[in-house]
Amino acid sequence: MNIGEIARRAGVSRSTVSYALSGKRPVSDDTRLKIQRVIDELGYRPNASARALANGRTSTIGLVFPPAGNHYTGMQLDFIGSVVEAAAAYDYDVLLSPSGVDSDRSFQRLLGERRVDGAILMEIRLQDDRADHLADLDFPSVAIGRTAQLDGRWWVGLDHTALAAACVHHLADLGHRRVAFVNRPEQLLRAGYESAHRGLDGFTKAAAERGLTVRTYCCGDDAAAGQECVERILHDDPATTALVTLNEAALGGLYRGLARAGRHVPRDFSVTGVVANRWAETVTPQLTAADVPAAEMGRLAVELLVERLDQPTASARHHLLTPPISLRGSTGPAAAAPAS
Amino acid sequence: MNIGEIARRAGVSRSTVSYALSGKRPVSDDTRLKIQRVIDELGYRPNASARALANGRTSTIGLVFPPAGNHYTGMQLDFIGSVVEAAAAYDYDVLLSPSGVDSDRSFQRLLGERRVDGAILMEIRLQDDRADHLADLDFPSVAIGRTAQLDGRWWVGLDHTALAAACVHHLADLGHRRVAFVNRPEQLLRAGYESAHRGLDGFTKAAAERGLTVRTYCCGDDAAAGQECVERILHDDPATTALVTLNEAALGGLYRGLARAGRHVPRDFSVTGVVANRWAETVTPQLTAADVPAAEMGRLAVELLVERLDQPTASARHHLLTPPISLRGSTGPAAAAPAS
DNA sequence: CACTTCACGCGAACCGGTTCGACGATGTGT
DNA sequence: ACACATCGTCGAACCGGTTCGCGTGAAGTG
Repeated sequence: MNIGEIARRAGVSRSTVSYALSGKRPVSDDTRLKIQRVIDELGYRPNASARALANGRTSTIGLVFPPAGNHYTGMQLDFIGSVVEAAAAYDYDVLLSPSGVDSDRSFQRLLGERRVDGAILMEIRLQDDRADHLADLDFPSVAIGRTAQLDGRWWVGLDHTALAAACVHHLADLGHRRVAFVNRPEQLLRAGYESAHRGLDGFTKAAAERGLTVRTYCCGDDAAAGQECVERILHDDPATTALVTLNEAALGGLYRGLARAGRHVPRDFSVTGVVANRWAETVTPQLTAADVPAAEMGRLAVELLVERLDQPTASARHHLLTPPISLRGSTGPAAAAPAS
Repeated sequence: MNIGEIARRAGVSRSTVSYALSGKRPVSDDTRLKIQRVIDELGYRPNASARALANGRTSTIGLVFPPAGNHYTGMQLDFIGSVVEAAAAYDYDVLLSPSGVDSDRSFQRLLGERRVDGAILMEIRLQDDRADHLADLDFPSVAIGRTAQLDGRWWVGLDHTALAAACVHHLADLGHRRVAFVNRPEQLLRAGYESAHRGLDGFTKAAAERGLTVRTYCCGDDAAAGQECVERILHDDPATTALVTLNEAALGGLYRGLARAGRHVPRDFSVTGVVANRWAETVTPQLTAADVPAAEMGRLAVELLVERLDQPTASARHHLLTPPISLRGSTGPAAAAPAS
């Protein structure tokens, strides 16, 4: 059931079948119908590899996502789902690539072996060799996040600086004076993860602006680490009355730590941060947070990539998102007189 | 930088380069080295499409996963991650396929266009047309879950019947007599989702065995639905003292509903179920549950599929997993005298 | 020294599509 | 009536690998 077989049964040449399918040259209604009938009858579908080989396009985009060791967070899942869905709408498949331990190997698979037409890079770092490498090769790609070097880059990002700052202002407006920041794991911060860095920056600057006393922490991506982190925070400064977090996976642990320490949220202690809304709504009280629009980001990333693939000469575009803070139940006015 | 270019620069024929790379025929050390040097110098990698076309294998496996409308759960994420990782270890890429609204279209892409060598099917139903279809075609695939029809099928599954029963026995042993079951959404149950059905069966039978009074509920895959479900449960039978759930995404909402109703977990009310451990540990108190070994299942599924691809004549194999219940803090002895 | 054996390398065919140039059968203008 | 453009179709070349059959020179054997 290859194109030759169809041609034979329809009594035409292989090229005619090809043109009938692609429409790149006129074919008489008569023969087109004849061909179509044979195709329907045999359930023929053109072989993707052969097509890719012939016209140089695989109709596949690569999604380079973080290694598993680094636990996945909920927003990543939403993101992957929306990328797959958006890609399907443009007739692209999605190939997952773990940028794992030897990231080079899978990277080479994608690019060197021409498995994909373009790529979406997750978990961007400020200095990101993958992104730099792709830019050098002029390989069509869209980054999720902003590298330090932005010229000519295509990306979809969240304004973590502004979001963290917004959280700070929200807390300061409520009268909080001593606030902690719970970041992603130290290892990621050191590796230069964009969200961790910009979030920290935004937090620090806004806190300085508002004259707050702050401490910043790194926290593992799981509940146990979150709980332990709260213990550290309250040990270091028992007068702390609020925290801001970027760490979705630790959220449940943060709440547990506060409960264990006898702090009631939001009466004695306020919690806010940047978290996908599905997870913000899971905890009790629901988290007042800037909702990460993961699904929208996935969709936008695909749209940018498709645009770039369609017109390779187009100049770089990007989307910087700054979702508003959704008020839920986890923040409240600072307690009048916290325990010394 | 195709194989012809390499051959030319190395002063040999294309076939010799091919054999040097594949090792399927002997090549003298001398020429092998010469070829290798050219390859390293040019950073040559064979084109995946051409290779796939020539030898009929794409080195890609398809992962057919549920549509986004149906919210993703945490275990799905762990699962996807481990599949990608395991596949990489066997030199396979993973192509995501949404079995979405018109599941046929993407399905046709995978199979009809020969984009993948084999497939892993998530979210299996008892009567699953996708699985039946693949079996009819004798297309290499591994299902995550057991269809009703098992002859000759390859699958990796969780023994939801036994797990739900184990939860019931655990609660009965603690003295609970009135227990509720919180299932996946009604729509999924009606669609015939395997886990929802077998879990319900196991729960019902074990409860009958132990002479418990039970009610069963379907619950949407989000926190709000969980909260509302608890309200229904306590309204229908205020004397209920425990629940068993398969619904990971609703877990946070279930806890919230109980807290709102003034039931303290585990003092007044016990909660248990079948949930990935990462999520069981997120709630407070941590959930006593049968931990879904999502990562292990992903790995096993890939191993089975690779085995099947390597020896197409091998007879069907499967893995049925029954993880033990991990005791955490969410279950306790039934209260002596619940409010009437 | 003639004769088999073997290791090594080459050329050609093939996988299943796409695309280009050409060509015969029409239709149009004069 | 003729030249000429147009439409529809065909054959052949090409994409970049893999694989089969064969030829050749060197080594092994009697």
